[in-house]
Amino acid sequence: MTNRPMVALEGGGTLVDTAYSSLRRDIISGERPAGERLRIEKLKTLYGIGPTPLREALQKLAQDGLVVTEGNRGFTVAPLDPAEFEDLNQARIAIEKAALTLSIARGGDAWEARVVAATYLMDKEDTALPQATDGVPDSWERANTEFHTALVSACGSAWLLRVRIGLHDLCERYRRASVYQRLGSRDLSSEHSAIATAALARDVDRVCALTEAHFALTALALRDATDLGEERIRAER
Amino acid sequence: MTNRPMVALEGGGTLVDTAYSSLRRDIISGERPAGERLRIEKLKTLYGIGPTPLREALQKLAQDGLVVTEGNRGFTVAPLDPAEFEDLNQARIAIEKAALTLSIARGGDAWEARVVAATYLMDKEDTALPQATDGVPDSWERANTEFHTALVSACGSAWLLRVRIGLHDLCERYRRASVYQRLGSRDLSSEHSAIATAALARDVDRVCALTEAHFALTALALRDATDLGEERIRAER
DNA sequence: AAATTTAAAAGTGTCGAGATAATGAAATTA
DNA sequence: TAATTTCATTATCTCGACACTTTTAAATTT
Repeated sequence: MTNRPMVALEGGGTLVDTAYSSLRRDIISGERPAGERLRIEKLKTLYGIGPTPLREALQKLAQDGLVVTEGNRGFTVAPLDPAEFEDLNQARIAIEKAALTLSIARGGDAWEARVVAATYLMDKEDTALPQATDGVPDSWERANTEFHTALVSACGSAWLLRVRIGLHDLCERYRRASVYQRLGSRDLSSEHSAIATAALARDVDRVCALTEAHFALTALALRDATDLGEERIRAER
Repeated sequence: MTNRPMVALEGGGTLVDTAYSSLRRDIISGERPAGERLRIEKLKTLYGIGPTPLREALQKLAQDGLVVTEGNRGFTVAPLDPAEFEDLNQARIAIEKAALTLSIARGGDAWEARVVAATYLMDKEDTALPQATDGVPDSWERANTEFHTALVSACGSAWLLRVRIGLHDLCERYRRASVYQRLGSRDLSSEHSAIATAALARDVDRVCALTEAHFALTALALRDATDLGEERIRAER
């Protein structure tokens, strides 16, 4: 009845949180390209946030691996290194398989239902994808995220899922940076439904194998697109 | 030949780094117990570091999961929740198994040699452990860390190893908080050598099973020690 | 005793100044 | 001329003080 905090309309609670999520979003999306120097003064005007919350947010991002901070040379957006992407992708696949294994072993009716629902929506987006004019639509991205999230949702470990998200976002930046995303040449609908079918059949090995191939294909396509933003940002003054 | 940066002798580079590692060490060791309020003013005098680097370090630790920061209520050491430990342990075991699988598949002569060396030292410590008077000696801890690290060292993904370390440190805090560590009642020497033998024989399934049991036993012992520092720190003024 | 109001405490964010380190340019030396 | 050293500029880092907000505790009222 009294004056409540009015709810955070947008940006959550503290300025550190808003700075963190804004920067995170912009770095992953590529709006803040790899190698860019993140000078506090510039960010201050860009995001309308003071230096203290900005520094704290940058330190958090450094912990995530999205920002690097070397000695007394300020902050920069983490570089995009093909070798690191291989590394990252291996870790991601390993964790995805572990989560899938646990989830399939433990998932109950609710899990099955969620998987079925996600697969249904995914299939709709997959079949509509070839008609898409400009790039991959946002709705497809959301369906894809939910599809894979649903599969691992019953793994039973919030920490495993948290780690999974972290690596996913790191990979996401690489994916976004890749100019040539020829998803069109793949039969995503088949790939996804095969995974879902195997999951509901509790065929762990098959799900893992299919998922690994699924991820590896994306990685391969990205690898072939030789440069992923080789426009090194050097002069910045 | 010219004047190199002289190397960071101790304390690393910035004060943020020293604050981060100091706090991290103290939180994991239990010197800063779970639930303790981390007031900047107090930490300032404790560590002799100003408020700015302290806040940044605390934000990094919050990202690690060792510190929680809720709304505008400052920082506190993350609570020790038995349920979270289960969760954490599951994630840790899953990642350890994934890393082991990759490492065993890829390890070469150098890896085998490292495993053999680590096993040799581990065995020495394991047999000497029962004679230890006060708790687990530091040398045993080091040998144990190197033993398990050696096994996964050839997994090929620095990120997987990084994640592994993070979860390990989180679990470490739970382990340290447990009063009753009855390692004495276990035949660690046998457990370790069995793992090493299976690893060198490239028997992935066996290594994973043994390692899982190995970890699960520690978790079980910790779980039985009902309270892991239930002395809730409440009044703090 | 319960609830509201009031006051104190703690946390967050801004600003500006000073210390330290890194970068780049000029000057010296080989 | 090339390489090294010296110097000046710049930027980052750190501190402390102050304003503002939220939380927490106490006091008052009902």
